[in-house]
Amino acid sequence: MAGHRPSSRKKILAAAADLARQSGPVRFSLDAVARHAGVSKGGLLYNFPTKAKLMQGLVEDYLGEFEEALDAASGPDKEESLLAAYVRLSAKECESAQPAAAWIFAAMAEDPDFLEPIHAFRKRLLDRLRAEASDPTAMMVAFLAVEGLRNIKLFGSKTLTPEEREDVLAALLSAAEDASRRPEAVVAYSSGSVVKSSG
Amino acid sequence: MAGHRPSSRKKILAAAADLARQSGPVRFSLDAVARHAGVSKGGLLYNFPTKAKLMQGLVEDYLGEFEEALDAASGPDKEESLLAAYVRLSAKECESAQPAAAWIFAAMAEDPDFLEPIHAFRKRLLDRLRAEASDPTAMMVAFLAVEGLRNIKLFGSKTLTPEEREDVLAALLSAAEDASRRPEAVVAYSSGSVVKSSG
DNA sequence: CTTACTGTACCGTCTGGACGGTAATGTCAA
DNA sequence: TTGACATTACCGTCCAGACGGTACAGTAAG
Repeated sequence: MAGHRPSSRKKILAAAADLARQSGPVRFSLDAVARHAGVSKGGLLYNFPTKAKLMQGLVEDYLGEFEEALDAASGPDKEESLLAAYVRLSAKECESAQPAAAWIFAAMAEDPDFLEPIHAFRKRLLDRLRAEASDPTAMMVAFLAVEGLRNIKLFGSKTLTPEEREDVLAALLSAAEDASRRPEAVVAYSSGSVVKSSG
Repeated sequence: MAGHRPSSRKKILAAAADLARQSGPVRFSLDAVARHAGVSKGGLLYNFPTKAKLMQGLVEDYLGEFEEALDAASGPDKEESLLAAYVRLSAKECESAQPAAAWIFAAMAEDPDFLEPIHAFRKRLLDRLRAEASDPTAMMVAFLAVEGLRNIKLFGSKTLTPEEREDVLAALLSAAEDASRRPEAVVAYSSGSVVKSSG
């Protein structure tokens, strides 16, 4: 009755994320994760020798996938601007019924330092966004709005209606193209710019 | 319910918020809060019979103060739009060295339901914002951007430079005025009493 | 013989909170 | 005025249980 391939790692990570989503961070114990993953506690600790390593795994897994998707969407030979790709990808993440990264709170609860890779990623991303921005302020507003949307979802608040979310996302997407200097991008019309820099 | 000598209660609440800010949510135990507040554990438990009540107290205290400040800034006879007031107040909160509501993570860790009053408040606020918005999409973007800014601060990320934050806040503030329909705000119609239109 | 686990037993620490005290401050009848 | 009792606002201790982590014997597959 033993699985013998290292697929347990992924299974555990998925289960851990799922558990964090369903229960709160308090119930995020090693025993609970093991139970939820259908793995013995020994097996869990075999794959992740400490709880800290589990958290790290969660963060790195999530960040790796997101970065990969981002690079795939907006490479040097792609038409989409990085900002637009970021908005679109974040939108997709927000559209799913459950937030993808609810484990963030468990990680935060354990030790805020676990989020360091996320901060670093965001910093790197923002540097690239600054570099491509024709209108830095508009870019920043769009970036922050996406961040706000993501966090509202993360905190489990249902403040916006789906239509509003769609509406705002569309506006953000079009603003993203406006705010990015991408020579080949054909965005000529500026209808009622929602996000405009002033000052 | 009011008028006692709540010297301990307020002291405990302040200490709890401070502790959550300094240490992470893990170290947010009743003993730690009591120690930090200079109160015995029994005394703490006297003021807040359970940890849940403490959390509730934290949430209600914070929300009460914010709502009060918001109502003071943007009443029916005030010049500032609600959105602008919200942006400005949130900005002030973000400018302090430490996030005011770091305890949110402790509350979230304990039980996500503790944030329910916050969700409700946001919902109510957004309803009022929708009512006064001349450009709902722009309003929403500004609202979300503020939310994003607050959360970045909350998570302890130092992604933006102070100048960027100032810049973006200024843009949001001006966008807030543009997106709000406030009939007699700036226009030369200087008769004193005007019927307030909200709804 | 190694890898990748399972399962059980255990340990030291920490936690929320119950509980029994107690000093100070009313309240009130005689 | 006094003594008896009640309430308030706290203190300090104790405890059952949960936690992360260790240790180790066993096992099925390659």
